[in-house]
Amino acid sequence: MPELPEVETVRRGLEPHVVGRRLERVQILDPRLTRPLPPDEVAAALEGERVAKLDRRGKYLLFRFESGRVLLIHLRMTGGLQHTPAGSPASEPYLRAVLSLDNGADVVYRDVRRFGTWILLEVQELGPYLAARLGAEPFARSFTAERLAGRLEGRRTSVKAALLDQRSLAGLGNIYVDEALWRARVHPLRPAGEVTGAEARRLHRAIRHALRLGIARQGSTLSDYRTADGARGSMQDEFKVYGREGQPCFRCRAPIQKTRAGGRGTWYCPTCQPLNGD
DNA sequence: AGGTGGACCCGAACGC
DNA sequence: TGCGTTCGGGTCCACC
Repeated sequence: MPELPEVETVRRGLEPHVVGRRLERVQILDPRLTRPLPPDEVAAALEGERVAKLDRRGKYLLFRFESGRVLLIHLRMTGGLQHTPAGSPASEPYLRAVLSLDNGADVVYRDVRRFGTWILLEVQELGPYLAARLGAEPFARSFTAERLAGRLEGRRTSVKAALLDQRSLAGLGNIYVDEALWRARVHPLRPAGEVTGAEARRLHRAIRHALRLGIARQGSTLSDYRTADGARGSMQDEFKVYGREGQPCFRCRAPIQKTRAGGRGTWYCPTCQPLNGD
């Protein structure tokens, strides 16, 4: 499932193919994608736009056009964008949209579960839209251990649920949050408000480490996710806890346990990540 | 007001 | 083998 590293990998792969290109034809095949706006209306608005920049914020991909408008794409669970060099793409299953570029190449959007969203915003709408939904960007200077601690302070929910809240910081999903908690030696069910300063500093480092490694491995491919050129990521080979129930902890050999936190499947080491903290 | 659980969606995995 | 059921997950929304 695309989290920050997967979205960033798609962005990097797509960037050289789309920046400077004009959208010659846009087909939106799934009306859910642009809800509540009619797909034809959005497609018509996109046609003729020239891509000035391809950005990412949290798990959102931002097509910035020369006109100032911005197409905000969220891949949710199973969305994916792929660059298809000139030549018609075979009508693959789960194809939901096609951006035809002015050099004959296409960018195809596929999404098995149809959770993904495309939102076209005017430039002045972008800031408020993102500000209402997203906290700090994990690799921004402004994301400090102190700022993270401040986001956890006073909260009674579990630290994992708090970290999954995109307003705490932007980009973590169910995989990388478990990996970061393991690395920081913090139990996922620990009340967020009880996380100490030392733990927050470890978490801050661990989050950046986990996300950076994910980007370096081009994301994790469990089933659907692919890079912009169709390759699989390899981060799944580096998981320390995610999906490793019953297997030995790489640090202490204790069997990894599975529980639920924030309504999600959650893996952790019962020895390295004590519920009472350090 | 913060926290929780259901809805959305559909294929895979599971159980009988 | 074949069918019905359960699961999962990012975000939004209703409800407590």
